[in-house]
Amino acid sequence: MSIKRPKGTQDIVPGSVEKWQYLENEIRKICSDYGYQEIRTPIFEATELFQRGVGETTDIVNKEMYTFLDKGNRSITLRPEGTASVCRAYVENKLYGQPQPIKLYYLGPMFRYENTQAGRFRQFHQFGAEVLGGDNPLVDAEVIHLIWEFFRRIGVKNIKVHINSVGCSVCRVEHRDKLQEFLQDKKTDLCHDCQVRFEKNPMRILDCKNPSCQAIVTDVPTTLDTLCGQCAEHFTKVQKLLTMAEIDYHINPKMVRGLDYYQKTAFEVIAEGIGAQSAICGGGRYDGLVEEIGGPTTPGIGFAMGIERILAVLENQEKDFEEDAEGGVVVAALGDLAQQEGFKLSTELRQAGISTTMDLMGRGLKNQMKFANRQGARYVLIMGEEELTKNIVIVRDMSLGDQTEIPRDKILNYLLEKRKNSEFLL
RNA sequence: GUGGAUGUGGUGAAGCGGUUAACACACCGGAUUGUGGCUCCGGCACUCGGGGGUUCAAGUCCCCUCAUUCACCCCA
Repeated sequence: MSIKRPKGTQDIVPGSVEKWQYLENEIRKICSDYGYQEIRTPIFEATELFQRGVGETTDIVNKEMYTFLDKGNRSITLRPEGTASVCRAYVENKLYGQPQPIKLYYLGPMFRYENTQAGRFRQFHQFGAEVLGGDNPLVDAEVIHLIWEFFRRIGVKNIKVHINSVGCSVCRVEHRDKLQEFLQDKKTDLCHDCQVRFEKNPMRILDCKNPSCQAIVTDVPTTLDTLCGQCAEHFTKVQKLLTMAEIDYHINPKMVRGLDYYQKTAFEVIAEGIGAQSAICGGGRYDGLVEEIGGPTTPGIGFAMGIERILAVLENQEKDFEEDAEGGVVVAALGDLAQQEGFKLSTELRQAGISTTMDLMGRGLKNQMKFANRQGARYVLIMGEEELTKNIVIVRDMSLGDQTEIPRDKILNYLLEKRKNSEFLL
């Protein structure tokens, strides 16, 4: 085995792809229920989109982007997240000209150049949704409710919803000043990263995992302490709506998201039992983002959840995914002539929508039976020289273990009749 | 970028200095004429991630390298 898949990528092969399909179906269903429409944007974008959209001070932009120059010397980046692209598309396609808000969802691969570990990949998959053009707290609550309901539907248990408000451009500045003032004389006790953050983005010191930083930060002014009137009112309304919707949320004043664009409401969903990477969903409001990338002033809010991590949670909880519907037909033909006839019969059955497999390995009858058994076939149609001359086919019912001879031209009807009565074939 | 763990057939794994590298599962084939799920038999690693070294002798010891994996930072 010489060529292997790149680090941090995965092959999703039969046996696990069914779980992905299950989630994808549930995602499309819930989005439809909540009135979201799908949007598909490019997998790669101009690097500048993410630099401006995600933010220059973020880890994503600083060290995690897959960036390269294309043959036209343009700097291209494989998308590390979805929100910036959706906002770009909103502007580029002038969706602001349609009745607001615009509710969009996406589902697909994202790329970040990181060291891998449990729950962290270089190519991973996100389901995300964005609401653009609505600044009402109702929107925040509806988005969070969609997430809550989604996890309820697919059976994710023991999750925690953390919410916070990080303020707007006005109160953020005030918070920044107070925070720097508070930390000024403790600065040298902060970890190296936080000393850098102190200048660039002091808010992120709040959720530093370093124990010594956490100690320092215990009584620090949080964003909640400095919210302006508007932001405070917004946050109160969101909480009220979440309470009314019976969503079990926790206010976490120290939760600060790592992406620069968040304003006001921010939230995260945490699950346990899947290793160190326990955030299965994250999001928030980003009222300045559309403007930042050149569009009209537009409020926005959205979230993204990691498909791999959700699957990890479900597997950890030992969720029963539906078994493959077994059934279908295997055509067991013996000899050249019978194979030709079997090929023709297979085609007829398939055209009628009956799932049909034929031995393609030239196995003997015994091994074709074994094969059919492992396939979980419901019927085996046996055709050899003898049946050919008698113009019949042996139909063997694999679950009952008995068989009958059916005239060649009655086979299709016979199987269709069986299907009508018991619904096992696809 | 940093630290730990691991690398033997398709998979799970024995072997820890000495003739032909266990075993299980999977896979392929067979067990009197063309019939599955049980049973039995046979086949399936000139080779132990790669390279170098020590030794009479290395999968087994040492070094390097690569890969995988977990963890830190951060996040989905």
